[in-house]
Amino acid sequence: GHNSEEGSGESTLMSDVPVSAVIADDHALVRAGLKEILAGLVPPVTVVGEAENGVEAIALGKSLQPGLLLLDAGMPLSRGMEVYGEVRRWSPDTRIAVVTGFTAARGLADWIAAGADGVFLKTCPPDEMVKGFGLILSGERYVSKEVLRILETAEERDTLTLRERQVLHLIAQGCANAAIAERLSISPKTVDNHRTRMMAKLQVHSTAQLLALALKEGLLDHTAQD
Amino acid sequence: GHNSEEGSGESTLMSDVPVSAVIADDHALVRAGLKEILAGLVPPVTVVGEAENGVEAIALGKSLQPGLLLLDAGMPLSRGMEVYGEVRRWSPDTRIAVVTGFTAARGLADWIAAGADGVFLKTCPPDEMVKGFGLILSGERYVSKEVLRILETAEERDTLTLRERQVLHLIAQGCANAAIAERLSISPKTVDNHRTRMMAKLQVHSTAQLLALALKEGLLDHTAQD
DNA sequence: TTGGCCATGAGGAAGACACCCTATCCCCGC
DNA sequence: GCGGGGATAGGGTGTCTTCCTCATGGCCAA
Repeated sequence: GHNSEEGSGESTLMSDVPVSAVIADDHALVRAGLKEILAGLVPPVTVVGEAENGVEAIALGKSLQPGLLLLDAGMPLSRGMEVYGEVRRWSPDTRIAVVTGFTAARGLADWIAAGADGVFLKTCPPDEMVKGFGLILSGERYVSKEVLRILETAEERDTLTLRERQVLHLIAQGCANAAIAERLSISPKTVDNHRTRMMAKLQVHSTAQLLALALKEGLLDHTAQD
Repeated sequence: GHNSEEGSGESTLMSDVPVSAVIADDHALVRAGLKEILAGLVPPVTVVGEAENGVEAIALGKSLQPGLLLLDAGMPLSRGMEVYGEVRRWSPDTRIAVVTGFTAARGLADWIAAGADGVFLKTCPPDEMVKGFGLILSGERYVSKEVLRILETAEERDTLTLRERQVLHLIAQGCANAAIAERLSISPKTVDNHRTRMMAKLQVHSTAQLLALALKEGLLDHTAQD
């Protein structure tokens, strides 16, 4: 990231004044769990807002400018990445920890590359979360052990290009080649070529396998619910 | 359900002795949230075990015979329904509340039809969960308002037969007709017929659309994670 | 500037799929 | 017993995919 040369010596927040936090997750249950975990932090943390969807999360991030944002990667209305970008833009001092249920290596790597201050899985033990949040608030970045394990053991699968991902999206929405071609204003034959290359990269041999893998690997924004 | 004529006058547990509970969910965060909610119940509830996957959940259900089981519908290793069936079989007095993230009407209806004592969404407000769990422990069944709303507003789509769902599952796993035929020990032509009938019922016209709809509607156990 | 990668486009062959039909068997309810 | 529905299976046809090859143009980096 490139966001550490802002003020003079303010660095990051590690004083004893209560830190404000916003929790963004569509599941009330998860928000309750996160509140529990925040309660265990040594520098007191006050939950000043909760968001049930991406739009709310962006609004709260802008208006409340919290010291900490706990962000679910898979929320309705606005994807986690969008929320992340918006909050980073409008509240650059907010520390952002991503808490996700998706274990796909690519998605996790994307979060780290985007500069998230913390990346956790929902399966993460509460102890580790407490420790991780503490480190994040003291200015460090923390990636949970399980996430690191996933990234290490992840086989290096060929990365899809932008256009290929767009095609994949439309395939997942049930579009045939002709329909995809129309939407993207290209020739059906080009769509076919993108398909072929994707399948070669991902080592599958049918639309069904392609979608199955895409879903398993979280290659697309399968909102799934809502 | 047909499990109320067992003992003599024991009916269900609504005394003041602590009720034992098992929480089954693969996300530590959700388990923490559920514990928080159980802490708010008036008849004290003691969490005697936690399961991270379906196999553990079945084992704990059998060995601990808890008064209450909070069951996540979407766990790895063993699907919620399997866990439900096993626990019902081996610990018939356990009250079982299903807590799910899937909002598909069919899946929710399946839980009610299976005889779950409670059905909740993970988006359910904690207050309602406290109320609901209390009612369940006092012998009643409780289906959360949001679930009822979903079921009411659900359009009546043609129901898939058992065999059709099995085929759908294998399609979603990327199997071609021939592979599906082999797995189910039937002719590829029969598989083709099942496909055709499914697509007619669901009013789609391609494998991609079929999968897209199946995923959106939660017609299959798309574990999605892990 | 040359090479690589991406996006674009096309031709053609082989196979899988979508969809029409008929037909048998079994089981269940009326 | 008779009808209905589900599961089984096959014929046939047309469309869509899958995969091969080839070719062009843009962009970026060595």
